[in-house]
Amino acid sequence: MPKVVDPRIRRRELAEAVWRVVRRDGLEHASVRNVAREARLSMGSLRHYFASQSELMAFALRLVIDGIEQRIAALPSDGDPRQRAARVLAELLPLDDQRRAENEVWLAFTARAMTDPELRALRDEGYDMLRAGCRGLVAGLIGPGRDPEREAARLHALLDGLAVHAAVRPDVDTPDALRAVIADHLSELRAPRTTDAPTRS
Amino acid sequence: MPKVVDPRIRRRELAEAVWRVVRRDGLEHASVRNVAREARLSMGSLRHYFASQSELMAFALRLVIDGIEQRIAALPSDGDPRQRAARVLAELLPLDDQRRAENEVWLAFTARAMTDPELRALRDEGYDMLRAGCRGLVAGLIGPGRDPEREAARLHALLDGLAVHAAVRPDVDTPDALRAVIADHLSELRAPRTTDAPTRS
DNA sequence: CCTTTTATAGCACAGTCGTGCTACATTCGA
DNA sequence: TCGAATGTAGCACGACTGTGCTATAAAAGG
Repeated sequence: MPKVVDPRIRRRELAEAVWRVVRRDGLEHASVRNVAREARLSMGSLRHYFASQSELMAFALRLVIDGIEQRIAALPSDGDPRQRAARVLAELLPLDDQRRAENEVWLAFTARAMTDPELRALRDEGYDMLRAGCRGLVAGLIGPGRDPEREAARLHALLDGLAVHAAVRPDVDTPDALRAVIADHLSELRAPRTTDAPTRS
Repeated sequence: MPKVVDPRIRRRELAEAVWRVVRRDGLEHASVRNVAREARLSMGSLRHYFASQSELMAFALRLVIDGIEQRIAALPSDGDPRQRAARVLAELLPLDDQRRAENEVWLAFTARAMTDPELRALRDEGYDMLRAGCRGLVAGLIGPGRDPEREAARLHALLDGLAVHAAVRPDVDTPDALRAVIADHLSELRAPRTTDAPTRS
């Protein structure tokens, strides 16, 4: 007695089952069997929607990327670049449960992509998207004398570092702490570049 | 015909075999069989040195942490905090092959530690060590009006973010790019805090 | 020289894995 | 109404896994 359901919904349900297993047990336990059990489906049924495990994994990661992209795109883009930057970054940092989950799944897949070519392509896509976003934010913010590309790299690294820290030590790097660090950084970007008094020995 | 070797050397060799397998094939392929083969030993022989796989993994991670700690401790600590900071951070960033390797292994284990309590303890140790180090560096550098704890968190996040980026996109985030970003950041830390002209709507 | 310890090797067991395959029920199109 | 398509389930195969166990050879200690 198969229930009739839009296959897109089933595929999303299975991707969400992947996310839950990855968060709870780790990516190494996200086997076809475990994911099917998590989604309350049989293995055979899962394989009706995904021909292989790697296809399932790629889809699960794809949904994460698309979700983030859409949430950013849906943000109101009023004129003030300062406020827009604050909003975008707040959307990117793992400040609430949903984004904490997204972030942890993303980190797990990022690590695996180091040795998995298929996932690497997706990871690079997300990475480039984020870098481009940082470039856009920085362009509207930086003070005189600052190198836009370098500041984009710095903001991007800060963002990813904070995301890792939020996942690793949520008790130390709390949402408020993340917000404070990012706010400071944005303020600073508006100041002119502080040229160095080089201490050479 | 067992060769006679200091067991400590064998254990280190096995740990290094773990590192190589992790970098080449991923942590999920670091099985006792694969690691034993990489070290040109039999499974039985490996298990003579490590009673279980988790013991082997914990040891492999422990060696990474100890290595980093020792290299930092061995740094000359001359008086100038600016130069010391530059040296410490250059030692921490994945700027050469050895540190690239260390970094990739560290990232793989960091990801797994999200769901493995034994590895988590080690990871947290490394994390706290790094945060404490950032606190020390920041203390000798920051300009007036800056919150030391927040700047330590910022430097730490920047450092970890750059490390991730160096692993993910070595072609974009090259050693020179990492150095430039860190140098900029250190210069900026010496400037007084730029108070915000808040744009409230 | 003989015994004990250490280092090495290899096998066997039980479990999990991905995937190919078959079977069956439901829904749909003609 | 009746085939075709679709959704669901489950089994079987071969491969890989961690670990317990035994065997053997070399070294160490008396």
